[in-house]
Amino acid sequence: MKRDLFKGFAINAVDAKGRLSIPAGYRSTIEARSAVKEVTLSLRFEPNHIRAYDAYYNDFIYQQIERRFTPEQEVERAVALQREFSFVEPLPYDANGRIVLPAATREAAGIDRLACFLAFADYFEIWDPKALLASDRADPATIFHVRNLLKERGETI
Amino acid sequence: MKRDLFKGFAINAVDAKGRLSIPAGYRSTIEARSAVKEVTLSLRFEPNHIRAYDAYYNDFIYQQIERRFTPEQEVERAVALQREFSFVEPLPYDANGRIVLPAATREAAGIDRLACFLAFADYFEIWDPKALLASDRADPATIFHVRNLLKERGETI
DNA sequence: TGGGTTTCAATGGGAATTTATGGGATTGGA
DNA sequence: TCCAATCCCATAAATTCCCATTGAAACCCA
Repeated sequence: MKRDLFKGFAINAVDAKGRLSIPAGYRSTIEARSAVKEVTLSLRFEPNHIRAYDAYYNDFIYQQIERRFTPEQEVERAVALQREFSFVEPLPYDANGRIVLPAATREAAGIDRLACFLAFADYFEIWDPKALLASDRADPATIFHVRNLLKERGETI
Repeated sequence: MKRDLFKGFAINAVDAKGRLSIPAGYRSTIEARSAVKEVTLSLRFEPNHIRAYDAYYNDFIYQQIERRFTPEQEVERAVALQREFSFVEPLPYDANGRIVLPAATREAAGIDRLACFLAFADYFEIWDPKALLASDRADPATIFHVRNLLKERGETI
């Protein structure tokens, strides 16, 4: 199992059926780390966005929880497991590298016709571009690159 | 994994397709350190230029972040990861040692038809030659060597 | 040491492939 | 039987691959 990391950013379109292409670079990371062509979505709040990762990282999360809590900390352990394993959505992507965004998750994240991908080495995030620009995540580099991607697509900011 | 370092300087041309040869000496450093024929670009501001490195240094950055933050410092860790992994561009180079400079990054760095490479042991930088000469980086040695490279190419400074 | 030869790096152009995306057909479950 | 989800195919643009050329540097051997 290779130690490849998620890198880079992109904006892709969400079509009428709710389909969204996972950037090719992310896909090759996913497929280098495990044979499973699938991403797992986990909705995060304030500011709302989607965290996403592959089978490799999912396994890593489990092992981390196992190590972090002692047998006495059963409640804390259960809370962590519930967050990381209950309210997540495993989505296989098709031959073209697309997933179908679940409507509720998509809506909660404020994603309309465009989705912005950000890499975080172990995992990546999916944002509504405007929500990202309006959030406290918007440092100068973020603003520069996201505005640029929107401009390249002919979107008026 | 050998402990080779980036050394030296060069000016290469950017062609009509935005392609740019990585200097052969840098390439052999990259390939001695990691087997991955790829450079990662990271746009830096004020003065605008490109920082570039290989998989080896990228991994080093990741390990440094891992060591610096505890599991409780998830937010701080995410900020660091976003800076180092989101707004970067991993670019494999072809059999001739060329990458394709992304238009937005190239433009922001002010790079037109020529790109100047400077080595910094662990990583290297890519500048527009004129922007470099005009910057606070322009010490006597820089001015001497960059002017020389431009003269050898028949460029009027 | 010097002249010829070979190798390699940098660059240009065109062909082939991949990516992102749209639309229709098919399946299967309620 | 109808709706929704999935699969399959089409396409245009962008990207990557491949081959050719040039000029410079390294090599070699008398």
